[in-house]
Amino acid sequence: MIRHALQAAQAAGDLPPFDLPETIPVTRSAKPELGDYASPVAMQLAKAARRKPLEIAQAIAAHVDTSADFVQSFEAAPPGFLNIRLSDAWLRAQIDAMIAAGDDVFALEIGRGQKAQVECVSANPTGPITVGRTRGGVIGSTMANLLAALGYTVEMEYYFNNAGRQMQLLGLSLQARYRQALGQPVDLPEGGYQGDYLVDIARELVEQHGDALKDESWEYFKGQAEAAMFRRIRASLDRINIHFDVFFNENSTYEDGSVWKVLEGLEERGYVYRAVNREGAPPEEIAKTPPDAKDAVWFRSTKLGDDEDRVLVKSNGEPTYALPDIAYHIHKLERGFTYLINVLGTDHIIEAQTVARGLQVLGYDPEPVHVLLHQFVTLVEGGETRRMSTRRGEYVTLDELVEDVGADVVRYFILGRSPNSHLEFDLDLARQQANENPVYYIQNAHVRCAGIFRQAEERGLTDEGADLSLLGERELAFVRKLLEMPEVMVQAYEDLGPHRLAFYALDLARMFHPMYDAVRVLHSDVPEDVAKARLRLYGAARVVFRRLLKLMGMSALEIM
RNA sequence: GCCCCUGUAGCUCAGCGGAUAGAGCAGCCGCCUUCUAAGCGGUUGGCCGGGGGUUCGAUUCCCUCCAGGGGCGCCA
Repeated sequence: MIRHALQAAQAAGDLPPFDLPETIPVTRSAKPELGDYASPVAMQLAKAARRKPLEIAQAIAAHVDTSADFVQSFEAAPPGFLNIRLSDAWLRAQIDAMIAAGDDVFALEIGRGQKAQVECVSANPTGPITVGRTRGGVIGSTMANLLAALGYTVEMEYYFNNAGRQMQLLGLSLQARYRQALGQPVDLPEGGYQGDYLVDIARELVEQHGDALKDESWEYFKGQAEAAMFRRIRASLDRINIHFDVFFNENSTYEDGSVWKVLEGLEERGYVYRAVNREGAPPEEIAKTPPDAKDAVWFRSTKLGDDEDRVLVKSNGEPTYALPDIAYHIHKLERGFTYLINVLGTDHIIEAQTVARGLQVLGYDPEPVHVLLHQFVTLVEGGETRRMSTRRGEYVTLDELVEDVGADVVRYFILGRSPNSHLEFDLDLARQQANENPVYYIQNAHVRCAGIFRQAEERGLTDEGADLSLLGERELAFVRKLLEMPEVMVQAYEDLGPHRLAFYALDLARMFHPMYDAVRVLHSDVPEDVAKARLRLYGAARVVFRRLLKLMGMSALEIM
């Protein structure tokens, strides 16, 4: 619209000729009384046009075509902004549109016909899900919900590894716990898993099998431990609405040989060498390596901007995580996903970079792979932080947290912070079921909408035949706020920031509650026609709150 | 050593290139006879960590310094 006006103004000689910018910036207006949208183009063009910004803005405003039904006004304002106001009639029409869309309100078409995948959590089954891993799961599942709302067909995937020393240790630890459960005086292996969950699993095994397993190998116990852990992990995640479609075992990249194909591919392209130490290793690093050390296989990632080369195959012949992870990502790309999100803690940043470089070398376009890194979580209680370690058995599990504060609170507290900020989970605040706690504030907005409809039904009031022109300025201001939601969704998608939904929800609730207080439906002074119009407005509010809560994986309660 | 994150109201945090920087909590003053007060109204409170730069314009981008937090294995 502005572009056309610029061209028209130039054609009419009101503006001198100059190149138009590729995109015309238009943003939400900072001050609602000035308009709904604003564009600062005129100020950017001042130099090229050699005119004062305000004059340019006025020239644009004079030539703009305001016949579109959604535009009320289009004005130039000092120092050079163009302010655009939406028409009331159009806003009112959106109320009906939102209600008609219902649970699909603000469904977008960005990802239509495309497959997306979100990988998150991906903890090996050596223990219960902890609060730290939960953050990735909440972020990932929210992004998955969002992608679905944008039209993508979405899969949630969990990548795990059930080989290696840690799993062996888990098997040995369960074996020891089983024998202890039989009354044998056995110690846990050195560095073994001390958590009580293995004691529970051991007891279950005794209940089912008695002492029949006393001579089984650690491999057998590893299998038992793995199966039991996955049952628990899935159940824990289910409680906070994190559901996986696929559990991908790293081992399958060995079974189909793709791990070795990756290595061959990298080698053919000259990115691999064998040596005891990486090239360019400093003397102190070389000094630390034992004299009898064998060669490892190195990835020459420095050729791609890395600051040191990375090990692909250890000197004992086993690959590190990098090779299977590259193979796994190739597998993902070949499954036809055009948009992939990999939710990782920041400690995995090197891993993500190595994978991206590996893909690049092998001729795959890493562009569809989006890495969403998040910082760590600490729990704060009574002003003190609680440190966690899975191996030492010191941690707060997701289950404990959910029992303590509830699933919705867990999700919202995690979502309410930008992924790349450290999250201090304040248990004292989370436990409060009061106004300080934003979760209840937001949910109460939905509850209140539901309450109005419940009461209206009892009194025989419906919104049938509502005349929305009876709504006032305050109500239309709220409609404007509702209509921001798709913009928030797109922004959350583009910058991988699901926290934007959480903040928007809180913002919307803060606008809702004062209105609820002032704009009554069932009140003796409210004429029936006004009541009908307002009831319909609350219908739209209910639909939007419900959609928001569902996107965040929270429950939309009818009654608190 | 290298890398990441964070310094915005007393506290917890939004805003991350645009018009006079926003919320909540805490503080103070009020509001329950009609949709649950888990609510509402009012009010106090900011050299946007310091210093340079880029820009018509910087809380927002770049550099640097200061202060906190966290990562960085031939573990995954």
